[in-house]
Amino acid sequence: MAGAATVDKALDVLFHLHEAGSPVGLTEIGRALALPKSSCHRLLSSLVDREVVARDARGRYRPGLALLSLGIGAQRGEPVVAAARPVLEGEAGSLGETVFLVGLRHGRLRVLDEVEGPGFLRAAPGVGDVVPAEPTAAGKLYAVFGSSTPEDGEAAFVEGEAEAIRRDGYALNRDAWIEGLSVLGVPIWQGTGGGGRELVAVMALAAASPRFDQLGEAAVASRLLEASARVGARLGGVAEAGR
Amino acid sequence: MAGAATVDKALDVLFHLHEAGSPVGLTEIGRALALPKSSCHRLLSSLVDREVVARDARGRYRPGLALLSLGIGAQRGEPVVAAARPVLEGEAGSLGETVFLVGLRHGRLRVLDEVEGPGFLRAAPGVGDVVPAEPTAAGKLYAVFGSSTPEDGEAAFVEGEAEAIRRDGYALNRDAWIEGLSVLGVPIWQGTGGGGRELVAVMALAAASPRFDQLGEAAVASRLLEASARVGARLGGVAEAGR
DNA sequence: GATCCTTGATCTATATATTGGAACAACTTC
DNA sequence: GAAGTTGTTCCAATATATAGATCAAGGATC
Repeated sequence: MAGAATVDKALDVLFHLHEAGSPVGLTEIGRALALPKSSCHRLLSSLVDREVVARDARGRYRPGLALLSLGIGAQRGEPVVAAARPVLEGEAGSLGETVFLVGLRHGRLRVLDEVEGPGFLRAAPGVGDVVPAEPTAAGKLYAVFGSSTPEDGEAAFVEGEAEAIRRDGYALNRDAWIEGLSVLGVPIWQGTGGGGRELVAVMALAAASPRFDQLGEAAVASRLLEASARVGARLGGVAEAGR
Repeated sequence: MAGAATVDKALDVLFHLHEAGSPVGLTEIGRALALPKSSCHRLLSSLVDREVVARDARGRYRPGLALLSLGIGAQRGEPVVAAARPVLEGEAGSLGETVFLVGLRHGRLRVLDEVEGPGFLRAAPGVGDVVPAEPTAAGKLYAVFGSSTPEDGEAAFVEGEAEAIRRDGYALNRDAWIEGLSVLGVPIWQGTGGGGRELVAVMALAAASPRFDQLGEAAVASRLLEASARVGARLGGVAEAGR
């Protein structure tokens, strides 16, 4: 559990600013994190120098735009994102709804990418957000197919659901996560060769439930399974797991 | 110039991983930054704990996905991004080319947002990237209209260009920045009321030069100027400068 | 417009955390 | 199977962060 205490505090400050959502003053940061003003001030100077933290016109602090560059870079470092992007765009465009790419990283399910369809539903979870394991299709798929599972909760199944997911190869979630929203997720496999396969991410389509019924469960499932196979083919090679 | 030396080193490591572009081992990081392995190791543990840094299957380090969440949050914290997004989407869609939003932040021009048109040119600078002041339309606009200017170079003008930009309200860049690429940029103003106005960002359209000629300079300029006015109207209120 | 109060920035002795070499262990490579 | 990597852990010396108080600046209030 060794670590750099000063770096931990700097990260505390940074994540505090992120979670606050709006600019925060020095005194308030110190109060919230139980740090002396002078310590906060010094930590923040280092962060501001690199534009990891920015200041508004009133001098209050907020996350800086260097993080945007770093974050996009981190996303680019995920091979599955590059492989899935054109496929996500294609499906979102032709199905007209939002398509997500969700991966298990660092023990949590995170939205790796997302393409919004022309539909009106602005995505509830955004790119980079963590989604819960419990009532989600991604959580179910990792529970059934994953070599490791999310640490933030066990996926709960109704009678025979796990078997159905294993048999059909997709998971469905109606109104359980977000009221009125249906999500259908399929696994993305890497390394379908002889050496076994590994679940590297989940592709999921989200739509308002009436619209989902209009498209039809079977039709969406077969489209997404076919799309997932294309992503897997683009991945090829050896799986590179995120721990 | 005070700062937390430990935090500076941690940021050195983080930015080094970002610039490397591919996963890097501990020993190599230490060599590149002239840091002892043990120090690197401790700094990295703290970063990995928060998923600011991730590790690949071989144990090498790379930027982590927590940065994606932080970066998107930082972008959301920019009022001009929220105001401009729908307008960018509209222009990119109807003109069929890529539209950028570039702002002067921390002394540098940074791509705040970007919407790609159906065109084939995958954007050369991506969201979050820093663009140079010198041969770019954004640099010229800040030099002419900005209350502060980029620190990484002076914009150079040809005979009468600055006056033309001031008169017409837009800047044009043909093949100067990237060969074969034409960029037309317009200022986005905030606070058009009595208390003066402030340049908060630049909206720019980029297209392959033949395609740009097909659209026509005058037509693109008038469209973008009108679009910029809409963004300014959506902003309203008091300017919130990024220092 | 003057005063008060809150905030942000700066300074210094003390205590703490970082340092960095070296030894150990786990791989990969030859 | 051996040798050279690389990643991890340990510990005493010391440089560094700490945290309280002070100073300066801005905003609010009357």
